[in-house]
Amino acid sequence: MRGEPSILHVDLDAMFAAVEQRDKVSLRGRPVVVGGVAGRGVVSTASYEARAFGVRSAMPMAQARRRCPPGTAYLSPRFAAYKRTSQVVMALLAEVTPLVEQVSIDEAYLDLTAGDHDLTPHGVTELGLRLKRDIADATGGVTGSIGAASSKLLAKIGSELRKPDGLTVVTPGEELTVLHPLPVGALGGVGPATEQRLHRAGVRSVGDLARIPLDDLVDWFGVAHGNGLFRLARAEDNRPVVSEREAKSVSAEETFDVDLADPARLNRELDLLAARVAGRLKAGGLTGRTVNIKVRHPDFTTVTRAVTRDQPTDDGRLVAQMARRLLAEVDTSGGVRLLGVGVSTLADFAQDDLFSTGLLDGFFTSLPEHFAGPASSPEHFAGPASSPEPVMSAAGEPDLGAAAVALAGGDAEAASGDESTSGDGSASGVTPAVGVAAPATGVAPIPVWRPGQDVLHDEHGAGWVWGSGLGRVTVRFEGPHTPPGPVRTFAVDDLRLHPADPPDWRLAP
DNA sequence: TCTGGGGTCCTAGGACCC
DNA sequence: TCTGGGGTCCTAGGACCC
Repeated sequence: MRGEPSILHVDLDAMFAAVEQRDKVSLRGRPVVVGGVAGRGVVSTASYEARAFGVRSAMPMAQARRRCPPGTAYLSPRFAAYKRTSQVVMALLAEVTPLVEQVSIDEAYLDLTAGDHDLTPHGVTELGLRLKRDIADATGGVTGSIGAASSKLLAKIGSELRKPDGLTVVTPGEELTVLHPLPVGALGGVGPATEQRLHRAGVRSVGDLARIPLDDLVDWFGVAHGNGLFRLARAEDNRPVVSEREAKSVSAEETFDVDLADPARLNRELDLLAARVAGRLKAGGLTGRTVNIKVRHPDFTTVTRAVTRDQPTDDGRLVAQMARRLLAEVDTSGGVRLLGVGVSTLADFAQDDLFSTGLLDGFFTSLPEHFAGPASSPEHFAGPASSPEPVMSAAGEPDLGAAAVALAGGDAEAASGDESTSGDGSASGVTPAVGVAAPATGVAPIPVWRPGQDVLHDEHGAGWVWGSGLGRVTVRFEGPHTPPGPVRTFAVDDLRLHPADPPDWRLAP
């Protein structure tokens, strides 16, 4: 274990709800519940005002509605907006240290030993306070809570202790004092099932857990989990902060508003799910050998089926065909509540092929971040879906243009499940989505324009970003509701932040 | 109007191989 | 006839996380 509190855990407070309250003044101070607002939806995030009424993440939305008073706002998620805010924050974190592990859209670990910092408790406290200020400034008021400690375990617990907008530095030597009074459920990896089992054994606090012999824990929970609990209860945690992780699977699933039993309809749904999965595989330059399906019955029992092929694929039709065969093995006569399709045992052959062709030489090196847009040769990129521009493709090779656009964020909305918002009639298609490459020191972040996804506004309407290069961005004035217009080029200097909405970019008049 | 969607990791049993 | 044993791959299910 480290001798300094050199691991930070940064957690944005009720992020989805906070972004909504930031973007809409009338929501501030009111209970806001973000999640699936219709049918079988659940709560993604509740604002602190809504939490006062007992609303929690993963609670059925119907239950949240029963708990909250009139005047509560129930909102579908706007993933593009959350992602923008997330990118602003992650860019800030990358300035602190190169070793950042993004855990989710609103959470990350930082290893401060990879940067040049004063690692005394005082120094880390100063850094945490500064970082909190920077986050709130850069996001237009979304706050984060920070924990600093000698391990991931304690850093995460630290960030929870004083939420929202809190900072806790656990000084080395103090770990067990902080840890042992907490309920066992506060440990990462202790969910409802583990907690129940521990309660039955009379274990309620982490301190109680620390008195249970290793053999008992292994008996109850298996080797891996038992050993894990034994160590965590003693604050023994040397998990490193890891910045890049390879994806292990890609999947898509859907819970239907009403249970489906018609086999033809189920097969069609399977095809759509397979196409979504394949699209995201292609976007990530991935292929996989195993196709999985998931079927949830009306009584919530869930079965999975899988087949593994010799050769990996990213072909949606092939995935669909395999999925249909698997579905035929499952009894669906009683109706289906949820259907899912996944691909695992991934290989990155497609990506390897792209690299080995040399076609991408110089492309990635020009990207400041893994999710940034193109920084050169905009003419090589396909524009919006309606683009007439052919994309280059070596014979028989994966489609570079498609991959490049996807890497530039073209599939970001599908990847984050944004389709769930498409039904609410909001103009999600014209929501600007700005990728952040690297923040200018101390001031507004520099946007990276993503062709086919980002939208710029001027007084006449919205236009898709067509391409971008150093110091300029081209915009085609063609939105989902407007006919194709001219492509115009603007200097980046002519773009400015719209005062009403920090991440929203406008063309200067 | 009970229970989303995208993931990760672990376990256990069977097949198969040496 | 009284049947080893380790390693790896595959499938199904479950717990957990955000």
